[in-house]
Amino acid sequence: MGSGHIFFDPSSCHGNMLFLGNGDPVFPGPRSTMLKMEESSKRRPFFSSPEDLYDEEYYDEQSPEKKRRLTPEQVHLLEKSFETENKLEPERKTQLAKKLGLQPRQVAVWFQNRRARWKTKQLERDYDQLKSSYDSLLSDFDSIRKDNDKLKSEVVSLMEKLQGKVVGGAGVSEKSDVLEVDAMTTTLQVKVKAEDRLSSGSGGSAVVDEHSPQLVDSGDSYFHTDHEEYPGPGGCNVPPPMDGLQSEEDDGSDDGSCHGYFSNVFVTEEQHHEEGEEPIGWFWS
DNA sequence: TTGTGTTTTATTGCCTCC
DNA sequence: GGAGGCAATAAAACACAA
Repeated sequence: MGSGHIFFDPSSCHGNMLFLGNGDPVFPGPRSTMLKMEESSKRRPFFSSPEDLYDEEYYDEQSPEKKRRLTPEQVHLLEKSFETENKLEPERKTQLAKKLGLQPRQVAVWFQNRRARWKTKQLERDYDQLKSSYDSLLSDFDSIRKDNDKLKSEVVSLMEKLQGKVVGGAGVSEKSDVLEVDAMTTTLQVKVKAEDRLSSGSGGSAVVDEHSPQLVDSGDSYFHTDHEEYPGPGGCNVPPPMDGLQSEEDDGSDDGSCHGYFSNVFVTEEQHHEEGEEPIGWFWS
């Protein structure tokens, strides 16, 4: 056997088929199978000739079948390339592989794993963002609810006063009493609505209404708009070209997330209903 | 030193696109 | 049908506390 290097056969399905230096096939299957094929000698199966890129001693010390980490230089270059664009056209893959002294397959695998890592990170960021928005919404909701309760009791006491006035009053027709009560009620409702608008519009919350979805996302979202230094074509930072990835969860409807938010809150409200609590919102509508 | 958790490299199987 | 992408997973390499 010659060098003892293992070569990838680019014509095989995933490029996974390996060949020893003498052309003997090495089937990638179970690791144990592969490991037994070259036990004795110290070789460097996955690196062809990048003398300038990795530490000879380090790699020579390792048995051939073990996984080996890429050198910092290799990783640096791969990272830079990934920043430029996260997908790998065949030509770029070949160039990179040549430059790094790696097999094209290794470069492809590295990009694949890197994309997976990016996606995971992005999902974490998205989760954090959604959670803080939700928490903020919830606290707004609670304060509005308290205001509402307060106003409600105010209205009740005013109503009681009014009733007393109507019952005790003299020479007033029943119909006009009703009209007067209605008028006062309307006034109170207007007052309550105005206050409600004020409190919901108060800053602090990242909340937004359906028609102005500036909320939720301050930029880096795996789901939609996002500039998290996601490498776009040509080196510019663009919304992540995650192809299938983005549409998977998003389904192309940006407002979905906002609806999700509000539905969360409304669920909370409904739960209050179910829990036998006083309905909130407009008590006379 | 060793046990354990995390990260990185690689494989497998399935899916989609051309 | 082949190429390439992704999710899930294995396993080596590494980090680190006890």
